[in-house]
Amino acid sequence: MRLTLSIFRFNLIIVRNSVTILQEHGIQPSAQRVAVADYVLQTLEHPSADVVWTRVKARVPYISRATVYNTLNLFVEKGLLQALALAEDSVVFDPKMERHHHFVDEESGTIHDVPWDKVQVCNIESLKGYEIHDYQVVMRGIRKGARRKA
Amino acid sequence: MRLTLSIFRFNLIIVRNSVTILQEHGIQPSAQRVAVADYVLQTLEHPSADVVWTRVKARVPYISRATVYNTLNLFVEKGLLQALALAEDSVVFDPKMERHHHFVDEESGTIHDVPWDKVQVCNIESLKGYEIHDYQVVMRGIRKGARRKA
DNA sequence: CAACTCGCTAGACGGTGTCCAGATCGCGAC
DNA sequence: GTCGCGATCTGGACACCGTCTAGCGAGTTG
Repeated sequence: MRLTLSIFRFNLIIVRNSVTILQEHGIQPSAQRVAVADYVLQTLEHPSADVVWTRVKARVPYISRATVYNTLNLFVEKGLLQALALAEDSVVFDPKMERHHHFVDEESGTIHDVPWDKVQVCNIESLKGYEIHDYQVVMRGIRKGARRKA
Repeated sequence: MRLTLSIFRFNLIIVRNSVTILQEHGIQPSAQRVAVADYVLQTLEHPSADVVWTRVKARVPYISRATVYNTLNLFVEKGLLQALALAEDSVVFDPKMERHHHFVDEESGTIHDVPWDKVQVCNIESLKGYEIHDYQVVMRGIRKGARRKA
């Protein structure tokens, strides 16, 4: 009973946060958009659009694929997500909006965030002929050790 | 006459170079592979596979799409090309095999090579938990000035 | 010549992402 | 309540990218 109540309140809090975030970014918080936001704004797994669809459908079975794609594009446009084209097969989404770098595990294809201050890029401002809006270091290799980040 | 001869010899030289390069990398220099190599090993435009197909077809109309895809993958496997997944829409190929960085023009989508020593990445060797095989800086922005590189 | 290998071709196929017409929802006006 | 309207959602069609496969032909070996 208490557990149920606790879970119920937990869910409520999550929903309220997503609704608030959407509203703060000028997005109408429809049920489908909130469901997508609940998952994609919390995740660390750098999902592709179809993975998002699968995950969200598990909780809201009646959501359509086109809605998920539209919603993700809307979130990117409104600054809630980054779209990353790092792997060869598809675009993935990352809710971490602070500047950071990426490490691609060549064995599993998984992507890991690398904090901005762990690696420095020097002399980039001295490049002539380019107006650089954004940059990051993309690393490829294999992850050592068995510890999982999330 | 002399011009024709000159052009003819120029073509001969190109062909011989591609043939030699293929052989040096253990690739049978078939007519189709040489045609692909003639274009893709010289270009600076970072073409997608279908662009390669279009370009090569202009000179060798009977080449098939599957052959171009197979040939490009073979070249990547044999170390003649890099495959880059930078843009959102498709993989592009780069014959420049030395380490270098990339700049993506957000207006045109074109990709420019940035020499390795123009930008330095520091502290990357101190990253724990990763065995890094390769890395590069990916920059996005717009190209200033009207001068074209190629 | 037969058997084999290799490369090429054309088309089929599966996955990704977009587009569209119609249905549905939310909400204010009456 | 209900009418109307704009925003949103839906399911399917569509286009594109990359891979796969069956069959063909050329060259090679026995």
